[in-house]
Parts: sequence; structure tokens; C-alpha cells
Amino acid sequence: MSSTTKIILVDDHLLFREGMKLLIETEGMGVVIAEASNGKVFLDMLEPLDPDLVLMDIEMPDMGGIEATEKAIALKPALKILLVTMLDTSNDYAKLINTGAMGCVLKSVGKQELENAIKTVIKGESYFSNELLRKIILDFGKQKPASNETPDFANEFTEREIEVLNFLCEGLSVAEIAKKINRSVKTVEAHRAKLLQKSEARNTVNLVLFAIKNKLVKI
Amino acid sequence: MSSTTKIILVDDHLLFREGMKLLIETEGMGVVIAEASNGKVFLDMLEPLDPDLVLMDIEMPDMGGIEATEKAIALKPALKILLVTMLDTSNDYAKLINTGAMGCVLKSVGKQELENAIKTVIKGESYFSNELLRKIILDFGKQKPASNETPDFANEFTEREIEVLNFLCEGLSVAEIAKKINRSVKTVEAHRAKLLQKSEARNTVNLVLFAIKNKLVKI
DNA sequence: TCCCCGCTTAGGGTTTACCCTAACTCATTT
DNA sequence: AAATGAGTTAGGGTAAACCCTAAGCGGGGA
Repeated sequence: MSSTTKIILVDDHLLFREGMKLLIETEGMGVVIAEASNGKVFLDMLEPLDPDLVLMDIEMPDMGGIEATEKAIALKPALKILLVTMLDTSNDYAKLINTGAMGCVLKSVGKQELENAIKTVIKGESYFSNELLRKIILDFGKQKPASNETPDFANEFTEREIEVLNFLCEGLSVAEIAKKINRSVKTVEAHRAKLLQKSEARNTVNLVLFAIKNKLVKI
Repeated sequence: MSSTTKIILVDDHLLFREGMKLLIETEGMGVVIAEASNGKVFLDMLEPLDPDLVLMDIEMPDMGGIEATEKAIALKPALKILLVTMLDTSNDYAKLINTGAMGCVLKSVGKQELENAIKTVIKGESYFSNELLRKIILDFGKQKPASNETPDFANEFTEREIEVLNFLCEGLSVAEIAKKINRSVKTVEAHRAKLLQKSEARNTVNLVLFAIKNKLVKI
């Protein structure tokens, strides 16, 4: 990799590609050997051209950067792809991490950071813009507390039913639960029957799966 | 919050607390109104002292920073906590995000970044060190593909057993499974019995919970 | 080649789960 | 005061789950 880095640009905006090409080549970051206007065009040129690095936009017609990256990595696992994206609210940024891309920078980065990102990725290390990292972390953080909140279903069950449901989800038998809450086996069975009815489950396994899927219990 | 920021330091190393206190007060970031050597001591002083900000270490004896943060936030949801940690491999950094802490910085940060972090958190925004963000993202990225791989337990079960296990985890009864795979009810029951034995589960619910916890099935 | 062992298959018998019904309590309504 | 309705309690009977035993099949080793 001591020779010039061979780069393919993938972006649906010609102007952006031209600007990037000029920036990359005047700053000596590498040489742009090809350009593609979407993921499909890029995948067709991947085999013959064998680039060192791909700068890939995410929002593109026909095939976006996420899908194109996944398919390209499936073909060439060692290929280094640096995603380039705008920071808006429409994307699921956490998804970027698992595409196989070695990094992701914002379109708003300066040439210094872009050069840094390219060098880092070429070295085989990953590079993600700090702003992007922060956004992913915050999104990630917001999801969890939301899922910790009591879902709608919780209102549909009585206290006893929830108590029994929790024991059932720990794997206890009805007899064991009856002993724990000092009630007859038949009573606990009745509570479970109510739970089955309300959750439209056909048996205890379905009930437990229902509770897990609706996050009524912690496992 | 226009007056001086009241800060509690929580760290088991006296020297670190003294250094931090000196740094905070000479740089005018706030005033350290109390110090605690672990999470328990801190929680006892939280109610009477009512701090604006808590600088909390993670690795501490008796009660660590993660648990202390969760308990403190449960008591005072608006409390601003800035975690301070070393960047090593033993921590599950992704866990930090859901503690309720408003931020996390590394012990290696300079006074400029610390001041920045404190001001950001006091404003009500979150602040996480870039190095830490990067580590979390990388861990997060590594986990996903790993969890898609077949776990160790998978080798312990035969093909038929795995087939039956998957149906059981969908909530099907033994009779339904027997019909699906064109075998006698007794045969399917025998497979389930083997599964129960191998997973040391006492009943089907426990077996399903075992499979879910060990990621043997997708739910 | 024969033996051994694990997988798959299945039956008999006991325990538990599941369904239907129903009494009692208590808060709310008429 | 009587009626209503939901929650908790529990029994009786049937279906399913669960445990023990065992035969047939097929691959690997003495």
C-alpha cells in the first residue's frame, strides 16, 4: 500500500464527486480510478478495478450505500469502505456499524479530517466522525429507557396476574408458585388461565414468549 | 445554576480526589462540597447535600459507579452525573449509556476537556469522550456479528433436537410438532426430554428460556 | 466382523397443565 | 339496599407434559 491509493467515488451528485476528486488528488490522498452514481453501478465495476478504498455515499437512488457496502464486503471482505453521509434524522446510524464499512465521515468534514480518515482506514483501522459517534450513542441511549417503560399491556393485567406471570417467566411450575404465594395450586392455575386468555396464548410457553416479546418481564 | 456549581467527587483513590479538587477549584469549574470513597458512602450523602454535579469513578470497592449512578438517578432523576473512567478492556462500556449518567470522560483527559465536559453536562446536554465513544461503537460493532454465530451449546444438540427446540420456542405443542415433522407424539416427547436433560431444564418453559438466554434461537 | 454407543423412534404410567364452572369479596352503580 | 362487575379463590375432569424403559438403525473402533 506504499504506492498511490486507488479510490472509487460512489455518489449520485456529480458536483460532489468532482469536488471530492479534486480535493483528494490535489492533497495527494490518492487517485480516483473510477466514479459511480449509485450502488449498482459501483458493484459492477468492483471486480475489474480492484480499488484500495471506496468513498461511498449513503443516500442514493436504485441502491444505497448501506446495501452496496454489505454486498461489496461479501464479495471482497478485505475491501476498505469509508461511508460519507449527511447528519440528518432520517437515518438509522447504528446500522452503519454492522455494514462492514471501516468508517464513516460526515459530508461537512474538512479536508484535514478527511485525509486523516482515509489514512486511518487504509492502515486497516476504523474511523468514525466524532459527531456521528455521538449521535449513534445518543440514539442508542434513548432507545433503552423507552423500552424500560411499562408497555400498554401492563394495564391489562391485575397485580396477582403480573406476580404469577413473573414467576412463570422464571420457569417456575404452578405448584412452585402456589407454594411461594401461599395459595392453592388451583388458584394459581386460574390466574395463569386468565393470563392465557388475555394474552391470547395457547399455553404457558406462548405466554412467556408473549411477555418477553412485549417486554413485560426482564430476562 | 448561575451560582457556583456544587460538585461531589466519588473515587476510591484519595490522591485522585485531591488532584481533581485542586484542578476544579483553581480552574473555577465549581466547588467540591464533598468527597466519597465508594458508591455507598456517596448515596448516603446525596440527600442532605443536593449537589449540582457528581464526578463518579466506575471501578470502586463495595459499590461501583455504575450501580451508584443508577440508584442516584432513581432517587434524583435530574441529577447530573459525569462518569470518570480508565479505558481498559474489563468494562462493558455500552452499559454506561443506560445508567442515566449525562456523560463519561476518561481519566486521561486534560483540564480543557474536563472543563468542557462539566460545562456541557451542567447545561443539561450529554458529554462522552471521543475515545470512549469510539470504543463503545467498536464493541457494539463486534458484538452483533458474534451474536449471530452459533454458540457453543449448539454442538451439544443433534439436528432433530435443534429442530424440535426451534418449534418449541415458537410456542408449538408437542402434538403440533409431531404433525409437522410426521412423527409420533411420543418421539417428539423423547426429543424434548433429551433437550430438557442436556440443558438441565425442569420443564419446557425453562428450556425455552435457556434457548433464548443462550441465543440458540431468534425471537 | 462384531461390538459398542449414540441417535431416533416409540409405549406405559404418573404428574402437571389446561378448561369449565362457581363461590366469595369488595368497590361502584342504580 | 340491591345489583353489577371485576378480582381472587378453588374444585372436577380431560388433555398434555413429563419420566422410565426399550427396540431398531447406523457409524466407528477392537
